Amino acid sequence: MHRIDRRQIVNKLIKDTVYDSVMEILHESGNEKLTMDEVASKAGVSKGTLYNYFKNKEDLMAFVEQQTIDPIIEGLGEIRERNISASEKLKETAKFIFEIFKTRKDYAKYHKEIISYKDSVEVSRRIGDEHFSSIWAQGTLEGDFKNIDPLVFRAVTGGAFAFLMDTWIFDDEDKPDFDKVLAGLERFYNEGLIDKNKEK
Amino acid sequence: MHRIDRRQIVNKLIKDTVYDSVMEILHESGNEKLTMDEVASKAGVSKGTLYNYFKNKEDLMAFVEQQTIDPIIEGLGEIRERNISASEKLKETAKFIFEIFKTRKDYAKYHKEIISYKDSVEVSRRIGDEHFSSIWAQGTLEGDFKNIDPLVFRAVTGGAFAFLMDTWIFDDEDKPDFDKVLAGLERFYNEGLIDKNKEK
Amino acid sequence: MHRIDRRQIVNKLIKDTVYDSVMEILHESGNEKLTMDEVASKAGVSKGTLYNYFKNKEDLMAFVEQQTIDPIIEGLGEIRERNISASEKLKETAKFIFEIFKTRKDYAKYHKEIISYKDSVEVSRRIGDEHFSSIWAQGTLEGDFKNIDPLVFRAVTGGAFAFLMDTWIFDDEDKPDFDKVLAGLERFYNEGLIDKNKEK
Amino acid sequence: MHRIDRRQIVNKLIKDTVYDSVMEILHESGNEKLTMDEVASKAGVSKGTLYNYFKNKEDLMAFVEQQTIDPIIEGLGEIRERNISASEKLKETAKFIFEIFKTRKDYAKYHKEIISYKDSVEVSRRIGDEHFSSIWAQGTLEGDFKNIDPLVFRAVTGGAFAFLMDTWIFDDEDKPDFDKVLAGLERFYNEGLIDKNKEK
DNA sequence: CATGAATGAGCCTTCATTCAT
DNA sequence: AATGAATGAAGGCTCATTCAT
Repeated sequence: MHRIDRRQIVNKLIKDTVYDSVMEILHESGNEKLTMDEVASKAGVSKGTLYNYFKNKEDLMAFVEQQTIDPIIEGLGEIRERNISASEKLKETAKFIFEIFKTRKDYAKYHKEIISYKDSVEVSRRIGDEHFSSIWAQGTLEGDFKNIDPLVFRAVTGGAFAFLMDTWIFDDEDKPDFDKVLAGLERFYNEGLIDKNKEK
Repeated sequence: MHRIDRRQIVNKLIKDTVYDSVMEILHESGNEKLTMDEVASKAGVSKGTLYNYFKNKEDLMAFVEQQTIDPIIEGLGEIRERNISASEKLKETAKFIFEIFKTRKDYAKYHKEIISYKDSVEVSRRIGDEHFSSIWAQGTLEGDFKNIDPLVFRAVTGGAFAFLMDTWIFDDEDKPDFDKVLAGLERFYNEGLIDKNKEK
Repeated sequence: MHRIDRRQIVNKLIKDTVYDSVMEILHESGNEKLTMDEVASKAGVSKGTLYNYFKNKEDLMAFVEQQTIDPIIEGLGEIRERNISASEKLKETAKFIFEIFKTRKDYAKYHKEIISYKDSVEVSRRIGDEHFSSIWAQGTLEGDFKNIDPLVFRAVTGGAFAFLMDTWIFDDEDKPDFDKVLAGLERFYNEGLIDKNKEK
Repeated sequence: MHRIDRRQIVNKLIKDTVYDSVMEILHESGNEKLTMDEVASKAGVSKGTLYNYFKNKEDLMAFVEQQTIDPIIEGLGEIRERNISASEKLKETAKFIFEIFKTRKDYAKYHKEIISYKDSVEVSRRIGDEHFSSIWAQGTLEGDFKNIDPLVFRAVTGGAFAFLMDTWIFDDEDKPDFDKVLAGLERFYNEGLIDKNKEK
């Protein structure tokens, strides 16, 4: 018992340190300096030790990725469980994502830099598919949403959020006005884009 | 005259062959097998010849990327120049992008597989910023659009399109129903998401 | 303690082996065969190991050069510190250089073969400038030398020594008669070249 | 007849151009940019043409070297043929070498940069051995010189000259005072280095 | 003879992974 | 379990030389 507990604690300690080290390296030197040597050195352990805790580099990076997206998945799950309407959940989602951005911009940025586009799409799916699908279902069922194709819903909500995140992540100079964008999105969801009066 | 023509033809021929070879390698073995040796071998030329046509690997990859996105930039530019309303341009844009997807799905897919997420964002910007900015300006000026924040506009149009593309690109099994999605988007742009009657 | 000692010993052992390997290669095949592959193979280690001990080829060659000239610099320094007259130091210098030549001819030869003429001049400077400058100052101050321009002094001493070394290094067949040359130099320094009686 | 003449003229023209091109490249970019490509491009001919006139790179460089040292050999030969005493020839030699330095410093410098130390020694021999040997013989025979070992003579004359050249060649900042050095050398040859009065 | 595209051997360097201690 | 030296496959790039046109 005692031994196993101790071992687990050390295991977690080391893995956390590795996570921090990877992030630090990415912050300081970028993707191409992310070698096992560098990680071991930053983490203050030997390369051999690294290989005792991770099968190989791929395994290590998978851990780092998981560690990065877990809190996001968790946060979104918490929103889904609230007892509020679908449109309110959508608004809360936007706020949460923007909040994540504020507090973890560095992480998000370097995470985006390390993963390939393809992997990133996959991660987006893992993070968002269930969430937006659930909100769409609730909104459609409760009549909160107009009758909308789920893919289109996913695209103009999750896809738009992703775009905004990317814009902010890679535009270091701009301090985004989250409230203004949030209000703009809300208005868009309420009224659409096209002005019918003019159209006529 | 004759000599220069001939040289230009050979130059184009080789560069095209290289382009195809790159795509083929990505298709068969993925990004990590994309070495200069492999490209040369696939293209049926020596490595030295490769370096006669491209300064280095980065240069070669830049060519491949340019080759991939050029027709898109061109097509969008052509749409912008048409004498139609902003909302029609938006619809045409969606159709064009979906069309590109249909005819060049393989290319698009491999392109997404080559580049990092960060580079991909940059490419999206190069492709889309001017285009959507121009449509937003026209729609706003002509009163075709409701008063909408340009960033929100960019996100719910370009961002949504990108999301749809990614969905289709990485979902090999699905035969997407473009018309249905197009109709869904149109309706969304016309009416928004939230059902006011219910809201009240 | 024990570990560090051991590591330092291994480090020295490997570097010495590398040094010997470089010399051997130069001896057998000349400068143009001096590749990292060849050095590693000759030293009985992998190329990777080579790069664990030397940052790059330049670093390795700098080590070899240093290793070659260090004993010379040291020996000359020891001569400068002796409590003898400048002209005796000059004689001791000649003897020391000839001695070095005798015991390390191979090393000197390969060193000359590695470096470019320009680098060689630089090395000569590093080795000799301080030494001959110091002797000149002492001899001039103590009245041991006639009033002589320091550059001329440097040329007819250090320059002449260098010439002799080169002659012997690249003349494999000749067994030089050091004592005779030493006596000749001494006489030259004492009496000059031109016979005044005849001149008249 | 006519054809052969023409061919020889073209041959000389091209070879001269190649010589100039090599010197220009060395002046602009140094040794490591001295590729056959670069030479061909500078000379305004194709690489293939280069190989029509020179068997290979080694052959080309041998030509360049010869071209560089020929005028020196010729100049020294002219001095040897003059009807003057050995000590006067020695002085004339120093003046001639210094003169060469003045007018061809750039050439000398880059020549020193391209050749290896070993080759440089060989060139020095080709240039100087016969010359100094002849002067030594004359001086010894005519009683102009004291009884001096020929190798020592060679070292304190030719070796010293070489040292002075190198000093000036690689010290760009200094404007050498040739006359002062010449006077210093002359005095040295006349009186030697060691002050006997002091010695006693 | 001139051209210059094609060649490919060969070089330096990196880095994930292994394993003896 | 920890260490870190050793490994060697693999990659990008250069450049002297050849040869078809």
